[in-house]
Amino acid sequence: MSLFEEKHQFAEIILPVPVPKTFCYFISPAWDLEVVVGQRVLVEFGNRKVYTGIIAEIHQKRPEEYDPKPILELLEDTPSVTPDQIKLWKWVAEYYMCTIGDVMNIALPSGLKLSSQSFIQLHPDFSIDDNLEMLTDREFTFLKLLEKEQTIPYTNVASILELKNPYKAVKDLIAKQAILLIEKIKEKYKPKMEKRIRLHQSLVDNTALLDGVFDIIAKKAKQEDALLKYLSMVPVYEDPMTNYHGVSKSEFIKENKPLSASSVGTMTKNGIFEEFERQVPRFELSIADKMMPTPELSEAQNECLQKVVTGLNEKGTCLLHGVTGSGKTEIYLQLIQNVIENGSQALFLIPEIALTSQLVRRLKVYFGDVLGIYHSKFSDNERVETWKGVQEGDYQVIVGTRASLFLPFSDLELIVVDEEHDSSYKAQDKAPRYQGRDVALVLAHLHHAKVILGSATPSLESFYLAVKKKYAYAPLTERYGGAQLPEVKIVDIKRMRKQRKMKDEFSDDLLQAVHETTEEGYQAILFQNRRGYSPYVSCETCGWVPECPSCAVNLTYHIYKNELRCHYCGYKEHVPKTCVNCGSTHLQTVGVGTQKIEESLKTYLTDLRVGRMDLDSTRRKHSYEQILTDFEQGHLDVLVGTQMITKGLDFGNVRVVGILDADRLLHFPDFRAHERAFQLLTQVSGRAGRRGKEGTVILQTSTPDETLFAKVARHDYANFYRKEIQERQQYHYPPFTRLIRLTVRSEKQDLTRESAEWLAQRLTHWIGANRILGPQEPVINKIRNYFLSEILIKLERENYDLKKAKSLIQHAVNNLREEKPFKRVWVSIDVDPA
DNA sequence: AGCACGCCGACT
DNA sequence: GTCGGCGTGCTC
Repeated sequence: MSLFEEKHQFAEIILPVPVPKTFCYFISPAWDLEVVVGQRVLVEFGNRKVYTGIIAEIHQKRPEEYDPKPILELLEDTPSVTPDQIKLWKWVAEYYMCTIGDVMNIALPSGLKLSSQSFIQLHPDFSIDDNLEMLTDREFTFLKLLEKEQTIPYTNVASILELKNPYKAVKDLIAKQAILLIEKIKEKYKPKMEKRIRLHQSLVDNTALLDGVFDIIAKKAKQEDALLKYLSMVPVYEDPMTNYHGVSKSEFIKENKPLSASSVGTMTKNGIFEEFERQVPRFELSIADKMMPTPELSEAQNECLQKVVTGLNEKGTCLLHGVTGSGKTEIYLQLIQNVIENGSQALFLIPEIALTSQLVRRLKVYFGDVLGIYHSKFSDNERVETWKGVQEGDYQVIVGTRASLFLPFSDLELIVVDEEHDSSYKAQDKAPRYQGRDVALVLAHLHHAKVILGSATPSLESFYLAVKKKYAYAPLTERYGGAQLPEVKIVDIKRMRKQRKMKDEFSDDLLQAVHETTEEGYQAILFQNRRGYSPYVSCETCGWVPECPSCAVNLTYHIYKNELRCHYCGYKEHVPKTCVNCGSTHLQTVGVGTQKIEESLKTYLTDLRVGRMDLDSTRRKHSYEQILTDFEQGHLDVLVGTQMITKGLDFGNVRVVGILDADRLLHFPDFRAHERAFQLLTQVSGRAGRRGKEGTVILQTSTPDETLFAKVARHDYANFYRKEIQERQQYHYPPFTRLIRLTVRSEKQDLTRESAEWLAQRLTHWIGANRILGPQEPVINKIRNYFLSEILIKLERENYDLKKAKSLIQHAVNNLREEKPFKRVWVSIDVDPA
């Protein structure tokens, strides 16, 4: 090798595809000095598709078995993704058993992921009419259409030709040299631009010319007016530099009402004004003087804050266990404020649904423009903007859902995980199925940052680690402003029914409490964890119940469109007039959902203004906010809702909370059912009696002796924990073990069962029978026409090689799919299932 | 994932 | 025979 011979460079590239590896590409020597890890690049992958990839590694090892393709383009000078982020991606992919491409897909906003789309174009040298003899009728029609349309997306070809698979037809036309296949790359992120106007530069350089302009337009009142208005807004004579930024065109026209857009247009055409564009942020900037210092802490809060600070220094992670309404947020604010003053970054994580404008507005007041927001409801463009804001250091504080863990932080000092017990921190439906709270700990570790886990009802996992002294623990036992915890009354609905003290679903106690408190001008919340009008309908004569054609569930009755709906796949149908089974016309609704509660409450307390908050009433983008605002401002007396109403809402005027059917929460076939019930009941109770006034909770149940309810009533987390943790230990459940759940699905029930059994058997061999549970069909064993079966793997937390177990599980799953009969079976893997 | 190739049944 | 459906395997 000669002294001057350079070694070629290659890059390992992460691509947004579910293939469990990175791909090696060749780096053109011209870019040797420019390529950096984390950079976005454009590469061809497969036969023609072009993707955005992320450079994960740069090396000089030329692959032996294949010739790498070149990187087509570097998309930026400074990398979008930091080395720490790549480490985090790799950790998530490995721990949650998915591909790094899956992680990239959710981590990188799609505005930063360009990909190509294939288009069909008429070949420039091809004449349709000269080649009629070689074309079929269908080809002729298609080409004529193509001639008119110029280009047609490849994906539309199938429907145009009415073919399921357009490949062959397209290939034939290419062979006849009639068409070309081209790739277009669509840039997804578009900065928001604003049209502005300013005086033409020549008039500013030479004010004599400007004086002249007045003479020219002297008789044109509108134009003269416009020029004067402009000069009153921008003092060009006094300070020529001010002209540079000009004014927003639309505002200029809007604020000067008699002014028409056309006179401005004319003046632009005549070279008096000039138009230009400027990039503007999508997020409204807050006004600096509205900013407030973070609130004063009460004595209890201060004491707790000190414990948190000491705890964070000692252990790095602190569990902040504060009863509902104790004012945990103020403590977070204080700590975040310190981070800002240190010039570092803080991340404030909240559960999916809790990101209300209520919270955001509150935070904006304290943090102003250094606060960025990140949320799954954001548009692509908004996400890119927040991403860039973090990257460029504009935002020191991010408030967002679990997805914001993947933002390009450079100097993270603190992560707050608010409502850490909330199950929406766990990603469920698609890979990576990550637990946001746990990823927060890993992210913090990468940055040597601290983590606060906050909750009134900590998850067993977190509390256990606090007990084990792995986390520091800071309790906050009193409510802010001296309010008492609500009094919880347990009402036995069976007995009430016997004594005729029930009106439909409401006990007299509950109706009376709601009536009294609303009379006094306070508000009430009713909690029924079931949406729709009634969970099913049934034929009075023969007992027939309508079911979903694609899922193993009954259809829920929704009163507004008189529809039956499946809550699993979204299927809808009109309520049949007669029973499909026996023809009877007597169909009755059975069971109670939020809609029925809403309706029936109005019949007993006729004057009340009742609102409802559930998935159905909040589907539209701003309806969620609307309902909350209405309630907050007192336009509603009662809010009926599902568990949605438990999340992070703070209403000062609520005195009564009614829990209509507490039993249902306990009857889930899941080892976490009690934990979830305790959390939900405590959280919903906690909405009552904030800010000074004591509240009342009416908990209706048919099993009033259930000890869990007594613990909720006494606000007794400690005893709840003691009993629950003991059961977890006895039955080997988390936090004493680690669970991995495999879900097998296929279109045939037998196939699902057989493949699940095959898999379970192999796992039993490899991992040990005592660690494998199932296969078992879940209660809902068919969703969207796929039959399901589950295998649960329980692994010891200590003295056990987790990595090895995961690799065996992955192998077993791969092996299953290699078996002929099981080719059409899908297995999804969920590590630490919720 | 997205795409090409190849096998196989149902039509001219 | 050929067309179009669908299963299978690969992508640097």
